[in-house]
Amino acid sequence: MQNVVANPALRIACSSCNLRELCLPVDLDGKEMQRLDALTSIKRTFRRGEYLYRSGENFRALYAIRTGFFKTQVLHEDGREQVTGFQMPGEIIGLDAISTDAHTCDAVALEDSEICELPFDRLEELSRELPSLQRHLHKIMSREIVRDHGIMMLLGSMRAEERLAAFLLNLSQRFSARGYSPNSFHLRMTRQEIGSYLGLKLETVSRTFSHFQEHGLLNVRVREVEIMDMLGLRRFVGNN
Amino acid sequence: MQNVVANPALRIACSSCNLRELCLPVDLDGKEMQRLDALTSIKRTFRRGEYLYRSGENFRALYAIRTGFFKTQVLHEDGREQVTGFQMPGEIIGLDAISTDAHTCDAVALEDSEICELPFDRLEELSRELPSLQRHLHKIMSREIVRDHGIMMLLGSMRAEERLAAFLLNLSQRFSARGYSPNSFHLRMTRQEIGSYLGLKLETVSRTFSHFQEHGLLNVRVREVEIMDMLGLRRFVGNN
DNA sequence: AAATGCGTTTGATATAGGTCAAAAACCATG
DNA sequence: CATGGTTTTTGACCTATATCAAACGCATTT
Repeated sequence: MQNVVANPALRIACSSCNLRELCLPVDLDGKEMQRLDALTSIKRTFRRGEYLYRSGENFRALYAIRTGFFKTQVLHEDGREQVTGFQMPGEIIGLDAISTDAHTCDAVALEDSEICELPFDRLEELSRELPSLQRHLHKIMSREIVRDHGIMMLLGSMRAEERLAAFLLNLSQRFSARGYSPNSFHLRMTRQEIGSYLGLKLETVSRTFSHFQEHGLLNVRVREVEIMDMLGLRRFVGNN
Repeated sequence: MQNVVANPALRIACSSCNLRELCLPVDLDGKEMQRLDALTSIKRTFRRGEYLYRSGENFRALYAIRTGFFKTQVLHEDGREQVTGFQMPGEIIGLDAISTDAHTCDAVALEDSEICELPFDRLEELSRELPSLQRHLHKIMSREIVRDHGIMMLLGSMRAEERLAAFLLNLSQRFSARGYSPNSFHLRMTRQEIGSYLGLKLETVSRTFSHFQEHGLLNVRVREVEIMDMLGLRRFVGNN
């Protein structure tokens, strides 16, 4: 199962990582940066479908995604599952586990991926000494809370079309921030996973994609999305 | 509007606060505790309907609720609002504002309330020196993330009856943790606010209360709830 | 005590999205 | 490049919840 490889070839330091501005954009001098580099030295790779962690496992570290794509999901006792997010390079996951020292959700690779491990006790230690790192850690956690509130808004008061439009715009914006096209991208997740995330059934997701296509807002061929009318999509979500 | 009163009579220190075990259960010696007391010395009172903060306002402090009851809500540009939580004594709000140095939601008193102000820069400063405070602050933020995931599960994959049952059980558990009856309590919020929180219309909330009553699970007379069959309610949510 | 007003309950009806089912497209593998 | 399994699409029909509307209860004001 956890076919995990600690690959020394992947020993890329924060200081020379091209995701630094997204992931840990902390203002540190050379010596301080060395200490951060030391902390984040463990990299691991995951194949599609592998679990980075599972609900219930002991909490030791946060994880920064270097390449690839993950989903996180919470499980209900009766077997229902709710996707709580899709994560891409530069994003940090595992924050939920701090509260109880155990992971409260699963993280699954949706494609072959690489992560940096950030042992949490050492991160706390270092952030006690480096205020700008401390502040950044707090911002990351707070940002996750804000993100969650946005999803509550989406799930609690939007219609299917608004939800899917908001989802696509969010993906577009995040791909764009990583230097990829905002208009054309590949979906790493199934209709069912999108549906779980958006509180919809997979058939509804599929139909809504078709509606958008009929209205000329986008072209979709299974996992390949091309947004034709960004403003039209935005109008759906209210941020026209 | 912000008819705020800084009341010196309310200068209750953390060290002697009876909510300490809920709010900031940090293992500190006498001298350290004094420093925490100094930090949390500002108390304020709010009348029902008053705003503790509004979306967009500058972020300066977190707030610990001493007495009373609040709701937090996010606003959508088109006027829709989504209640993101109901907070009771011992709980800390304002965490969402750290990410952007501005509040991203409103906090409104649902009854006359008192809060302790925790200036965030001083809290960060102190938590750099007191690892157990630092750890606790992280746990509070993480707990909020876990809570939000639970709401996503609720909004994304539960039916109306399950949502309301989960909501009532959650309130019950929190009242109980504060020394009040888990079986009988007063709702501080309207049907409409419950509905917003649960992603339902107020009529659905009202009807679902009636169903529960018909099935002998609880008695409800407007805002007064008496749970008759706790296990019956639990069975709805799957945690039977 | 009557009047006003908000919040709640209940009923009748409408509809967005769910469910079930079948076909089509896609993908991994031998 | 045939095969079997998964994912996606589309259609027909159904249901949980929304919508609209009216009455009611309770608190506050006059």
